[in-house]
Amino acid sequence: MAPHILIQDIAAHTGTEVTLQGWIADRTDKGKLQFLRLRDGSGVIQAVVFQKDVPPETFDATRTLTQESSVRITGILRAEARAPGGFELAVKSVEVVQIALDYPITPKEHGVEFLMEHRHLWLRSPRQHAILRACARIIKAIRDWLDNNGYTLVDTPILTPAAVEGTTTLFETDYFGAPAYLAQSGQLYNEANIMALGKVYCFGPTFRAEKSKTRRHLTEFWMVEPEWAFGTLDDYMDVAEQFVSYIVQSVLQDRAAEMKVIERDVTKLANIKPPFPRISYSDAVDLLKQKGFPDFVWGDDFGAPHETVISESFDQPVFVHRYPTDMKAFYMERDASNPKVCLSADLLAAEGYGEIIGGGQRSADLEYLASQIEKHKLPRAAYEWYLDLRKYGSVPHCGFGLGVERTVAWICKLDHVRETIAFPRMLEKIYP
RNA sequence: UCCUCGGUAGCUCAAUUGGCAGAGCGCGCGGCUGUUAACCGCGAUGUUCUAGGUCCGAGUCCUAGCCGAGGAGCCA
Repeated sequence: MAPHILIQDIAAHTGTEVTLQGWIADRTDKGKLQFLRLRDGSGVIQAVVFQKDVPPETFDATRTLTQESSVRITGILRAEARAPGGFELAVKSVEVVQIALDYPITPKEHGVEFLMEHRHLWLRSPRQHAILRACARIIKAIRDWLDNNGYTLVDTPILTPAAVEGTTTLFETDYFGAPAYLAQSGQLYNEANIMALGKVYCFGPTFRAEKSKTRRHLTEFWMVEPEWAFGTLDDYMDVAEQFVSYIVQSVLQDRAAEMKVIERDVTKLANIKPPFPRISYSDAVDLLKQKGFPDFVWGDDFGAPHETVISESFDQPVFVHRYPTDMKAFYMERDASNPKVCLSADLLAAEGYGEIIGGGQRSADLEYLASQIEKHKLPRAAYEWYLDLRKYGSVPHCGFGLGVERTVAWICKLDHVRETIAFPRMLEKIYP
């Protein structure tokens, strides 16, 4: 009996008889010969069936195969220059597992609405397959870099009693009769964890109930948040640029084939190496005034067009640091030389993809944090444990959060984050 | 939440001034020994988003609603 192998391993089995199992991506009938394109998740191979080489019942059986029918095919693997990928399976026998009728996604064009309604099937398409493979590699790079650089994974709760930052809209759920909220960040818990472990990260789903309807927003997205004790703003930017560069280079090294499928021009990614340019918020405002936004006022937040102008001024991702204190979360440390700005920084991805990282140095000062909680009208009782961290061995510390889907969208140069995750959750969309 | 555009065959779209509902793909049947979104011939396929209205006549015009896309704000 022929061994069952994966398509990714065909090169090692050239000249031998093997069995492949998977789905029919496409079939072409030439009369006395047929071409099948078989995919099994690990790859795609062309199979060829000659009428003169197989029993009539086998030739008739392959004739019935429709797009996405599931099969086990046994044949001889051989190198074949005319076949896509350079290898071909000369079919000897076919076991039909199931005939698929009227598969909705044909090899022609489809609209976004139709594809999203059939997301559970769309995932089988080459482009979506490639994106998911790239995403998995990005996540592995994230974990590898942090694990190899002394960060301990400590995941933070998803069910939380109160808003972490008190700003964004949260999903409310019922927790034994009391309201609870789906986490929008693990950061405050990270700050507790670093006092035990020094350097930590959490990596999990994050939920925002904002009514955002853009190509950059999901209501459920994945975020990795490193945080460490005794870190400063400059330390954070040093770490983040190493981290992001490692992620990008890992994808270029291990997912070149996928980048080709999605037609990503990787030349710009190849240049992503430290150091990244760093520009203060105030200098960024001056830049905007020169580049088409003469009326931009210091203290305003950047919108999408502003971020695009700033990031397109550099060929690397760019840090914008020292934002106005009032614009950022209550826990950001003030700049000692100018308390109007805080020790925060966002990383704007190259090629106009916008913010992929937000972070900064956290205030270690108990009195200041207490006043900030009051100023932001947050319920002090919910933050007593957080304030404890400033009573018992408070230290300067920093951290950041990287949005996985936006990072994937940038690296893969996608039009919309909905293609970066298998089943995107968006404004008023939760099917399938 | 606001602004703009759209909804016609399974899919992608067309339909002139308001005048017989169309094409390509896919599907069915037939042909073809090297196809790469194959090609050639034949064939079937409609609640024109919904509910009202104007009109001899509405896919087309009017009113309301539903759904989708793009953008804004906010964010990762």
